[in-house]
Amino acid sequence: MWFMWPTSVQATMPELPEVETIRRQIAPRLDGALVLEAGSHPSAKFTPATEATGARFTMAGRRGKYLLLPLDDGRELVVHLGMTGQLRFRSGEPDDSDPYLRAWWRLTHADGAPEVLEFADVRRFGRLRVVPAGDYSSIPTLAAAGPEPWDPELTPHRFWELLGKSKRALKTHLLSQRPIAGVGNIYADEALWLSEINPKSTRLGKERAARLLDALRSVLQQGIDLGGTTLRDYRNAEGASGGNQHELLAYGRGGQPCLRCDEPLRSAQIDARTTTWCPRCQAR
DNA sequence: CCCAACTCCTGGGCGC
DNA sequence: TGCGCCCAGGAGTTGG
Repeated sequence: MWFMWPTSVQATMPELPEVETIRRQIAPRLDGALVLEAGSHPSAKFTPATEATGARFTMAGRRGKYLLLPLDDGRELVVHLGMTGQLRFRSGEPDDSDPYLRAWWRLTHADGAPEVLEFADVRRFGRLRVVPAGDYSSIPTLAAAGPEPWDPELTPHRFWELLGKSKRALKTHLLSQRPIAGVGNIYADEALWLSEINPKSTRLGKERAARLLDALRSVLQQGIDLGGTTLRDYRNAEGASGGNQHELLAYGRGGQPCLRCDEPLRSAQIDARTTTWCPRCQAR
């Protein structure tokens, strides 16, 4: 294969485009399915899976990086994929041979077809929770998440206001999910590069905030259109890789020339996360 | 309320 | 070849 994986990259964290890709795939198949039985790994991160037993799934939603799987009894199964979480359907029995299977739900559809929804997660950074529908008070990051990127109320001015509330580095602020929901390390670096904004900035003017919002929407939309970014672990609900890894302009390119100005891109840790940017185009 | 530091996990890259 | 060190990362938790 001609594509060289950045050696520093260990895994792909599912961000908004990856989660949205999975949501679109599982939603029609899950809608109306009755949970006959469920099981999980003993960790408290996964045991809530069994609380869905006896309920029927309705149409899957998403908020940021969280999958929202509403049940027909006024509750909701919230799924976070963490770093390596994968959802998939299987006919027949749960796959006992997979050591990384963390939860499963045996389903039956209105037409009587049996099926299993499986949640596999090598590193166990994912987690599951059953909550009263729409009540995210027990999931603080979700409860405090900023607007969805395409929320019509997220105007450039509103985004500028949301950014203004922190004096932390912009990169850290974006990853907190509070100014906008669903952005992780990859799409943050891509959007900052695209909008030519330094990741360590602490205050943005209105014009740069507007540019950053445009860039975020652009990179997230491209990610969705290409079915997500697969560096190693990410697979969609059908087991397929995404295509956005071939389009990355900044993430994972530390030391390589900037595609705008040829200056070598810099990499450094910001808030314990690798960040790559162009010291010339993205100067402070 | 806010934030920094710590924690959770494991495969695989790498040095020796 | 094989062993063992250590990194990557989102978000929950804890403590200030």
